[in-house]
Amino acid sequence: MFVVLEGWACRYKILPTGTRQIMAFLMPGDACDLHVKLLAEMDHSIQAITPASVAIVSKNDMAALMQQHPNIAAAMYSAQLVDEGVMRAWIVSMGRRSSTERVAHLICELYLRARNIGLTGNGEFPLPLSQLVLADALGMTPVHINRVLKNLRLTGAMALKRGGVTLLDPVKLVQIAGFDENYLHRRLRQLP
Amino acid sequence: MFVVLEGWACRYKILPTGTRQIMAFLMPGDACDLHVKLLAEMDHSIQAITPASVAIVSKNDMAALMQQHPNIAAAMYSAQLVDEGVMRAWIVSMGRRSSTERVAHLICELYLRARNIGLTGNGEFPLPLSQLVLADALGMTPVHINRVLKNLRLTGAMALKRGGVTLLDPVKLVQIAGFDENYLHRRLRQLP
DNA sequence: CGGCACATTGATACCGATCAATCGGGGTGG
DNA sequence: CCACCCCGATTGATCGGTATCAATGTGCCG
Repeated sequence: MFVVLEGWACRYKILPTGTRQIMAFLMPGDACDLHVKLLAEMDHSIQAITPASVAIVSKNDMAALMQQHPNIAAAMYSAQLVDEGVMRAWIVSMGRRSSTERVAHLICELYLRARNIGLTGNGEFPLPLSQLVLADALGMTPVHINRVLKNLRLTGAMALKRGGVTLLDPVKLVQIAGFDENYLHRRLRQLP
Repeated sequence: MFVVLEGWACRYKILPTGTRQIMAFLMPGDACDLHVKLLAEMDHSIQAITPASVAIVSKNDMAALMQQHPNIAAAMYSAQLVDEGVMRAWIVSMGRRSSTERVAHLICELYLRARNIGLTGNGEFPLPLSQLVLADALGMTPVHINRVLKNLRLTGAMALKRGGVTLLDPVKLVQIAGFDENYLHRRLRQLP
């Protein structure tokens, strides 16, 4: 089992046609269980997006850790729930949101996740994703994502530049996205 | 925690605009943990699609069961992995597959899942989903799904009628879908 | 027999893909 | 240190797949 300590990574799958779909972003603190031992074959791949440092925890250590520290086990379980919630939110986005809404929604999600791990500052946060990567995550074309980003910038909702995002008008962004933060709040409410 | 014994159900979310997106189908044998106790608020809903019978297992019983029978715990964990794999496959479908490919892929998935629980017979299986439900699961319009189904029927790949599907040419269907059954095989390979 | 939900088909509009070209910036080699 | 180069960003023109709107058909159930 791996835990991202620094940098960003993603889960993705390449289709026979050569197109890529990213299914999840991994930020510092996110665990990525490859389940290597359990599976006959992996159905997708994981890749670092930026230079990253990753901790490796053996299955035995993990089992021992979770048995001796029930609160760690609970935290892992809770993190699992959040990950599932994120996946469901992505399905909703891809199925029923317009391209602009999708972009706004993803930025909202990533902002909150970044905030949870203390990466945000004054309405902006580092986002080391190229437009090509964003396109592959949102199921659209690089050129089209470029136009959407331009619109969002002109609307005054958010501005994305190389390496970072600025939330110019968070309320407007949430409105555009139709963002419902329930599915991410879990982690916060778990903490106390 | 609930377990579907008979009939079909689905997880779904209604967006502010009124559109619905279905995120998962639950077939007999599938567990649906609502995590009600853990969550401050549910971020989606669950609904029966057909008349269904459902078993309810209390959290305590569940915990006891999993502690006393490690193989049951392992089975639950394995089922969990399959569910995640299915969600990832849905994300890939919505993001990078055409409407025809999406329909074909979903039918492949449902066929294999139905086969795993012994519901299939000679290239066909019961599918109690209206075209409206399929549309909400695949992120498309009822009228468009109708046209896609017509094409698939004319192509000789599959035929969907009220209540059931016939796989006319499974190989062709798998080709159209670009279906890679790895992510479902897990369950099969788990069984000794 | 009537009503209702779902299935089917046609005509048209629009969003996002595709093709193509240019721009810009940061790193590399000379 | 500078010129080159390459990848990512940007913009324009056009095409195509789905959505949308609208009407009709069909089977089931009361």
